[in-house]
Amino acid sequence: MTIRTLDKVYDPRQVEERWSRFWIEEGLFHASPEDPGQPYCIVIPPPNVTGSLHIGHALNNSLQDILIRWRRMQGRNVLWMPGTDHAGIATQNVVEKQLAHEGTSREALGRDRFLARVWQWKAKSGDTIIQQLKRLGASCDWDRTRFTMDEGLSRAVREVFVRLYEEGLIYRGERLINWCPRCLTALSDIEVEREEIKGKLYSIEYPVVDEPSLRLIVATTRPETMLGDTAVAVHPDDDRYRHVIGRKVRLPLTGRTVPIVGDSILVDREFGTGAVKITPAHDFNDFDAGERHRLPRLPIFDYRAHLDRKGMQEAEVDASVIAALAALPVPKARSRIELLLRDGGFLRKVEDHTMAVGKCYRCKTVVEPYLSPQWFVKIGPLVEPAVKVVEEGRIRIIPEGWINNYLGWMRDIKDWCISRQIWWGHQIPAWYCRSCNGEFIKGPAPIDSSFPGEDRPSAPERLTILPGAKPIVAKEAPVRCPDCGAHEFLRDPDVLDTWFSSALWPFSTLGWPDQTVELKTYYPTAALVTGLDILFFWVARMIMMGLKFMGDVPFRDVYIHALVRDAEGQKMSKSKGNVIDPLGVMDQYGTDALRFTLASMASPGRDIKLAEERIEGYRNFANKIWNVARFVHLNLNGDREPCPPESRSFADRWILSRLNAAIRAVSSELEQYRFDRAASALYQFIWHEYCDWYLELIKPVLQQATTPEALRTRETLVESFERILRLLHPFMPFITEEIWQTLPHKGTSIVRQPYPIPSPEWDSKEIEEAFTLLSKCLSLVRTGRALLNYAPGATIAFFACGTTPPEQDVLSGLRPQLSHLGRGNVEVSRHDSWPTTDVLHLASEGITVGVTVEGDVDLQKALDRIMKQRSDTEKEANRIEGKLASVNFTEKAPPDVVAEHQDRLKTLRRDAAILASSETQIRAMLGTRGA
RNA sequence: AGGCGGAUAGCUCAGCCGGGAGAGCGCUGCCCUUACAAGGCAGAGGUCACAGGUUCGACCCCUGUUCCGCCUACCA
Repeated sequence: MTIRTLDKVYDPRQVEERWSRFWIEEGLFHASPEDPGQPYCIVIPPPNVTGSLHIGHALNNSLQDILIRWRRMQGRNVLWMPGTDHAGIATQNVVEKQLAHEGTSREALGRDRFLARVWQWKAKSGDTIIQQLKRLGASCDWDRTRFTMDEGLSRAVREVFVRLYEEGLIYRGERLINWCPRCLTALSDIEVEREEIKGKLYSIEYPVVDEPSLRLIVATTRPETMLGDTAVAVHPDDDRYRHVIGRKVRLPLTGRTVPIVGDSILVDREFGTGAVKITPAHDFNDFDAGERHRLPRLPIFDYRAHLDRKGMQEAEVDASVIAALAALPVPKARSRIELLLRDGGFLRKVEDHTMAVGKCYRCKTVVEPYLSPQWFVKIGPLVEPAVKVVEEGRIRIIPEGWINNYLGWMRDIKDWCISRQIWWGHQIPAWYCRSCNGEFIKGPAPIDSSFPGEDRPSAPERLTILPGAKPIVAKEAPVRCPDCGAHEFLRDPDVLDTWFSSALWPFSTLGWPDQTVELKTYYPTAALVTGLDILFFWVARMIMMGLKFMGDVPFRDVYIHALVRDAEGQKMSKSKGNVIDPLGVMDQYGTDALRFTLASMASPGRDIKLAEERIEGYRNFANKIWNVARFVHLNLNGDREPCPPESRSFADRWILSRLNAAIRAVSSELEQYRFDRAASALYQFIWHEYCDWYLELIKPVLQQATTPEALRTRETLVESFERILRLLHPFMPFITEEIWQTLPHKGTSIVRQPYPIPSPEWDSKEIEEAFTLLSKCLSLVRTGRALLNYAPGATIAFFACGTTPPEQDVLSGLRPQLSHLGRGNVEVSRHDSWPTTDVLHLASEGITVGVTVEGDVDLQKALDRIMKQRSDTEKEANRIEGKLASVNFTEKAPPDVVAEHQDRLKTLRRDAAILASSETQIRAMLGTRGA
């Protein structure tokens, strides 16, 4: 295959799939513990099986793949462990939607058939995202792909659960938890999203018993909960209320009276009226207050967050009120109860009020605090070590700014509610002996008919294990009850929070609880790459579990990258229609372009606003490289010969020195996870140094097919380009492989080639300085050319003058390059003064160039330009002169800084003088021409 | 309410240890020069959010203010 015959335009579509397949077929991503090299392992943040590759995945996995390919090329024993997450609630929702579409439901199917259905769905479409990751070029060891509900990982889950339970770190209890009335399951604290909404603040009057003229006014945003109030709290030091503490109030709309208690924690004297109603069954703070004052809990909502007839009866709500409210969902109940209170004369006032409500992170339904028996992880003992490893730097968090976020969150952490009332997931390994626990087991309940107005075909089958039941927690189902010898058991119907199994991911994927050689080799993993959104969901818990069960950190570095937003900075969401589909981008611009874009925008501490123009720019970059390859191919056939650095040409030595610099920059930026700066270094070097300068400089040389210089330059060209491909490969794997394969090479793939390291013998400060001089001169030449706008075919002569002798020597040596790139007959003079034939002199940075032209030139244009340039130069010179004149500056600034300013002033003054002389000459010529 | 981050060219963003304001895109002009017009060259464009302070010197360090974003939170 040769590139020469191919099109001028790089077509990623003809390239990517081929190499993707090749890499996998050749086993190039496969890792083995026996392989040489220091282990380097990253575990992938497992995408949901329901998922399809979105732009966030694309970013996350592009960055990981850059690290992985880079380290692999460095010769490390690299394992990128892939897999997917069963994503309990999300996946169950997907399949439930399908069922609803078919006119059935999970309840109708029953648990076993429903689960079979989910597995079936997973088998069919569960590897969609894996295929998409492969398309992205992700160089995971795909043979090792894991799933959080694999047998092995499930074993790890049971092992961890049982051990934590036996240590008393997992317990079951009836607590107030966040409950999603749509998903009908508990949620952990962090699965609840807060949202500010405009609500109302209702002030309600509670008459004091035996003194009806005295009424306590309580303020609430949720009047419907007042039916479940079991106390009213005031601040114990509040003079307004001190005397009523210990008395009672009559609860409106009910037959109950409730005590007035003093509570300094709950009550803020400044807020509202200073009196607070307490509803322990429906509010987290009130729950705690209820504990403090030993108040009863009266739930008045059912699990659908509808007003519950039975609950209200137990709360002694007036029969007429029950009739009016039963089975109403919360918002309706709220407006209804407002009317009832108003009719009863209890409603003092209603004000606007903004408040925060919690919403289910999966379905955005408003969550309710709900009293129910759940499983919890006692998090306190696990937190301590997880805080310590970050504080001590055994785990680095990058960027460091997030460390405080992490530590702050860990300090406030509450026990983790791990049970979910869904079916898809790891069922909790707890069983209950039927005969011992008969009275504590309710259900499976018949379909509950007490909810008129149901919008679902049937209420779910619910097996309820009451808090008093005694579980048998074991890795396998028990056969005989240790207490009574009975053989009949009911398994706890709940499943574990998805994040429970994710927390074990760094070691469960490596084979734990078995002590595998993989585990020994690759744990602790090197780095974790993730977005901020799952720092707490996932990262913190992996650290806790890793320390607990492996006795070591799960990873050494945590790199937290930004969120991808659209060009307007909006969060991408399907509902807003502003989603950039990475697959579409890959189709249109190529995977390499997408990857490079994402890498180049991954600056720390700033969200990524992805604009399509940027991707287009990097698509062009890929094309640029493609065309370099075509150029290199033109020079592949000639003889080439190896040669030491000092025998190479100026351009060759310069580019090799610059290549060293680029290699150093890319490597050091990658060490620091500065993907953006690494990408920028590559772009800058390849496009603006290698292409714009080096390739242009060597063209005249290469035209002489057989000279020794041409042979050596050819050698340098091919050699340097091959190195560039390797340098770029982690960022743009496809195009680099495609081209690399067409160059002379050893080995099957660039994937396993060594990553370039700098060769100190190429470093040359002198050459780089000479190049700087050349580029300054050329820049002046080109500027002059552009502003003179001389006729095509006109000859033009350049004289360099006023530079120091060594610089003149350098310039004389570079005369061929100056002529070629300046597109004119360049002569470098050693004159100390300007030939009178000069049309104009240009000056910049102490370099001066005189230009003589033949043919028509736009003198007026040249004059305007030079006038402006002189004015700018003088302005700058005056500024520096003023600074130098300042006594403070010359006395207090470091001497080298002062000297630098003095040099600069001298240079500027000379530049200004030269420009002034040009100006005079042009004026004279204009005068002649005009006359 | 607290914490964190941001504010630099028309747009998106770099800017390291305080010392001459940068890139990409867009815009203007010239050029299809034998790798690339998805290209080359040359330009225009900036009160570095605002106000103080430290310093010989501030985009950079300190204080305060405004606006934007995010995270956390029990103010009913």
